[in-house]
Amino acid sequence: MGESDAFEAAARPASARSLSAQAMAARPMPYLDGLNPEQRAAVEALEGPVLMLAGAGTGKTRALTARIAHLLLTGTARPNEILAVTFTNKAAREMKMRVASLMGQPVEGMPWLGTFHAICVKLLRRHAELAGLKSNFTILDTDDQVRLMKQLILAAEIDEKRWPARQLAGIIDGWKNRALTPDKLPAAEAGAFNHRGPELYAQYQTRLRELNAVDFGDLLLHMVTIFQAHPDLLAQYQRWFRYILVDEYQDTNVAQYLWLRLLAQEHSNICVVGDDDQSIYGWRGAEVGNILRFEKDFPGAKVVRLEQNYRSTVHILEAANGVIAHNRERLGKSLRSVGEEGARVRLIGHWDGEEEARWVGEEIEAMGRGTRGMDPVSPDGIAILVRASHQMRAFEDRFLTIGLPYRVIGGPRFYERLEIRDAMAYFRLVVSPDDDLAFERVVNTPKRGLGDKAQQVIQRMARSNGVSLVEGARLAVETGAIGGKGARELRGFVDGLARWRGLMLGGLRAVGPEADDDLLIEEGAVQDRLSHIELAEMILDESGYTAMWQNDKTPEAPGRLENLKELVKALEGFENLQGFLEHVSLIMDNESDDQEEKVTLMTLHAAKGLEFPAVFLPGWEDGLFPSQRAMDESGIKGLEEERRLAYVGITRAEEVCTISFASNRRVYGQWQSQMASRFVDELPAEHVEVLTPSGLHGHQNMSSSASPVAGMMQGSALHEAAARADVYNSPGWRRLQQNQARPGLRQPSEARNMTIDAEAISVFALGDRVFHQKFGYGAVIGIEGDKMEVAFDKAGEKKVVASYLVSADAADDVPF
DNA sequence: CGATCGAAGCTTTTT
DNA sequence: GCTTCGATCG
Repeated sequence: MGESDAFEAAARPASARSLSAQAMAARPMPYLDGLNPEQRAAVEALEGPVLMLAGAGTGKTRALTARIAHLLLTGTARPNEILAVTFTNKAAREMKMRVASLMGQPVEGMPWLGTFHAICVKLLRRHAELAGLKSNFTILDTDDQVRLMKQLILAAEIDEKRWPARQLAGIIDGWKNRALTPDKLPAAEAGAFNHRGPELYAQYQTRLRELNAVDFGDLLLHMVTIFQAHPDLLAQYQRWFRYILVDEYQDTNVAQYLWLRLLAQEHSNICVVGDDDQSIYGWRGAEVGNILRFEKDFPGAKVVRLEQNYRSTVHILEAANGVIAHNRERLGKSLRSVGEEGARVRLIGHWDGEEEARWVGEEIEAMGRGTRGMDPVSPDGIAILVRASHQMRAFEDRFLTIGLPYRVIGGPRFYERLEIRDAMAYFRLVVSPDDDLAFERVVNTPKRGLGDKAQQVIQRMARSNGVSLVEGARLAVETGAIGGKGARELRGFVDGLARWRGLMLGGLRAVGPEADDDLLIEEGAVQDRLSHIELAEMILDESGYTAMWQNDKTPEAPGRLENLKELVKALEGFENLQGFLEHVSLIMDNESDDQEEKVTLMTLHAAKGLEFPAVFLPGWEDGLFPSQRAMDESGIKGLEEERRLAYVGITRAEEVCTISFASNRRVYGQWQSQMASRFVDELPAEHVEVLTPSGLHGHQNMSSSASPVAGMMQGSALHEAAARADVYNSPGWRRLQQNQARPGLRQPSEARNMTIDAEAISVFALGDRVFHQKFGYGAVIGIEGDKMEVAFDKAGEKKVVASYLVSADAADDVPF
């Protein structure tokens, strides 16, 4: 729709446009008001390549949207001549809204403002045949992908145990991110997946084509391949997309980069916005190099740096600057605050993860009341940002017990849930009966007595006749290849599909006079054009799917039924099932629209682009954050990405930023003692306030401060440091230092060890009887640096840090 | 074919 | 520790 207009627009002589541009220039441009000089420069440099380096909170969305408004209002471009790409639907939506509000009118058109994927789907549907597909191809999600690969691995007689499909999926995804088609794989990749990777990749692509399906990576990859193979077509789009804007450029992968470069290379009217310091998606193929290289790719690029931060106070910003300064690979930029000095970043250590959660809960309640002369902060303005989602659990548990309302962002998405995917598979089968993957998914869900054997029969039947699985199933029943109970059930299933499809087609058909005497159509007519919502309900009921969950007495069954209801409700926004399926394959967000004021719990990744008056950053412990795995797998690069994550976390905070760590944490069920994160040491001391933990530790220093709040008011970092100075001179401390003087371990800083009880420090030998606050009495059975393996009498074998142990006979002296 | 038991695994996540 | 997957048994 509107696409032919776009072609006409592109064909119009340029002079007409520049004329109107001059005419418009005289008009007031309110969207420019209040922009700082840098932002303004980025907005007004319409021609040629522009690189906008926009730090956190520097108003880049504002600049980007103003630029679009400027393009439109000066008449430089029409809405359909602008290609504006984002990564998430949310960002796309926001951009659309903000452009509209800047222009003071709804933006009609802007058909090419969207995510990379949404735009590529649109393009690929028009040119599907150039990729060997039909334009109604289905888009597989990760689950389908893996199942498909599992089949291929099985067929290739590879031990799926040693070479799991997930891993292959990861490898192939990586290749697609780098725009490597099977025929372009470099020799270096030959060894992947036990030397079978390349061959399986080729098979996988063939299979996808047979299924008339693509995965997410294909959307970009196919378009790049098509553009490369068809210069004429590319040229058409180059003329069409006269102005290109890209958000979050630091997150682009090679395929996206190539796609953009192909489209932009003729006119070079490309404006990219990004922040190399916020590149946190390297693990899924993002290439920071793209942004670092932009000036080389597009010679003469105008580089604009947005460094004026409007979000955070001085202390918060300086803390973030201090941490990120430890990264080597940077374009270099540092944020200036225009705000107040504000409060320092608060740092606190805790005994364990539960105590950390408890403390955060109390702090949030205190903030709600308003402490330290600060205005009360509503739960809505508070976020807890964790490195990994499993960390959320401790907080959820705690918030549940104290009745603090919270919302979790991220986690399993609505459309990724089992029951939703099953239901969708039914819909898919009705809409496109040759969707074999959907068939496989639900043929025996609910149980129809169709096990492996029956399914193999269907597969064989379908393959030997060159038909879809649905058709194969029908044949299998008719020829008696499947008999007994299974056959009856299968017939019911296949007939059901046909009937629903008939109803769908009948329901869509206008009430024609010549409604033929086909029974199915007539049924539809009796119902007077069954709505797609009723149809969906009917499918779920008659297939027995709803009943399956109703009869399920596991605790999650009611929730699943609830979700199914929600799914049906979501259909209301669409004309028909097809439209819905198309939408869902790309839009996977799960915005809950509840109004209640809640604390937000989410991962650091999910927090990018957001801001909150108060932010808690728990779990700053080496191994957790920075994540051990990131460092093991990607070394220094991984570490730097983790550090950027820290930077993203700190810069989410507007007024209060609280970082915390715990000395003990359960990791995969095992208690582990933790070291404070190295990022803690990188925080510039002058912008940090060290809080006294509320628990059992450090009590000898805080006899005067019974509550954590009182403690934080009195205890400046300096004060604490002074109070602790003696600790580091004790013989026990020195011996501890020697024990842990392994390469790679840095000197612990004051903050890292603030929970250490001076009196308790001592060094033990194998077999010593010891006492631990949490686990009680036990015997030392292993020593690993500063970590002791102890067989506790009651709690079993644990690894703990030596400083939390006291000799068993001294235990009575330690006041707990 | 379905239920039950044991082993292995286990970031981050959008589309 | 908890979940998920596969193998094995009835």
